[in-house]
Amino acid sequence: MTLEATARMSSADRRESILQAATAVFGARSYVGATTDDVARAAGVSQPYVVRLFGTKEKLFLAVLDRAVQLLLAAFRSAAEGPEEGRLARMGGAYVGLLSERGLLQTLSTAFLLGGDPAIGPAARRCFSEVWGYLRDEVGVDLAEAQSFLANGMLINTIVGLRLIDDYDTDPRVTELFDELCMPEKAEIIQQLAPRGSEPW
Amino acid sequence: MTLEATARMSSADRRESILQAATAVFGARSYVGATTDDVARAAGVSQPYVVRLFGTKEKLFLAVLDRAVQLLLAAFRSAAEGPEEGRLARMGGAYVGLLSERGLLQTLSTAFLLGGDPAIGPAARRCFSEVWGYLRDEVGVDLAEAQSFLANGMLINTIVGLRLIDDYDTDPRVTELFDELCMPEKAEIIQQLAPRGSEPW
DNA sequence: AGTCCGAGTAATCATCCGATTACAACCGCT
DNA sequence: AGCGGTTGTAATCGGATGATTACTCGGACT
Repeated sequence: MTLEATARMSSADRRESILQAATAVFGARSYVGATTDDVARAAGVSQPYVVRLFGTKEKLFLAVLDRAVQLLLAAFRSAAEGPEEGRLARMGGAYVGLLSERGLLQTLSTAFLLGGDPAIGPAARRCFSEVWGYLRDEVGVDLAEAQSFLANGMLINTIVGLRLIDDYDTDPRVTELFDELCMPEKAEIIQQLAPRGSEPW
Repeated sequence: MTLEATARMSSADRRESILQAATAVFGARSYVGATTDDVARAAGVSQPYVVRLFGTKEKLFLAVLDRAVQLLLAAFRSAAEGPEEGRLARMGGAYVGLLSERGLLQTLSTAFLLGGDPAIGPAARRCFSEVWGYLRDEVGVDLAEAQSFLANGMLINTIVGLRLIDDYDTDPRVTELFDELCMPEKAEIIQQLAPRGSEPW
């Protein structure tokens, strides 16, 4: 359910509403590029309120990052249920399905570039390690499969972050990349869900 | 050769010197996070001079991006020479070797997240398409191989951007990821060349 | 009815940053 | 020596941005 942005709201609901908006904004503008005012307007509240609810922009980003990984792992866990047959493929589909949560994958990508940041770097490494550990220990994927799975995820992040679909009609190489991609069902979801055009998200 | 930063210099040499410094800074702090003053101090010149030589910060970044792709393609071309046997593996090694050019891979990753930017987005897509076209048309790699090659490149970018080596000794999952990685020779180069610790680069 | 507490904002501040301007130092040339 | 073009800087400006302060509004409960 999408939370209403206009009416008065409990503090907890407002937090979640702002986290959603912030995910979209951080995903579209990266960490430093996104302003707390962007987030506030996207969430339909005033800028000081965003700061007061989360303390600092940095803490807001850490909260967004944590929520993103929880959503990612939840999607993986749900897709991993059932027969072992085609489990990794279902998980891959679930990953691409996260595109419906605007900015989530791009926010993760953004965090993965901030390894040098004293506060965000360690948190981002923890997130990555948690996903890797989930694949290896909980699902039991072997090394080569886990690497290939993650690598393809990073490629998808790149395709989405680049907004490569914008060139789908004009660049034959991009058309090829999408049409004959080894994961055609994913390509279709990307086409439906990925952000495109000049709007920020 | 590394260019001297103190003495008076021809405009062309100074440009190259600043491009090198800017690559490191953009790679460490991302596009919005890096300031023209950071670049200037890294290059040993004053901030206004950086702006004057390149016009705007945006144009500077576009120049850095262009240089990065040229260096990348040059490394690929050089590695692709010789026997077809193990060509992709040599190119993968050349990719990781680019870590010696501080910030280059991270700058590419940064650009790949800026698809929504009206000026940088199209340029970044052009870069990606150029590399894809090189692999497919010039080298003649088939679709599945090209996808897997790029995907692993993006995974390497993530590992580097995260500074995952910082956790090599403390996180057994990270140790595993590096030690038993399917590309052990690359892992070794990463260990030698990747930025680590709390210093910006 | 009145009061109290949590939700929410308007106004403002200090800082940072990209850009501009005006000026200085150096070198090649006649 | 003196002139001119090129390299380079100090000083500064204006806008943006994260954060703080002081305030208002609305409803729940006596």
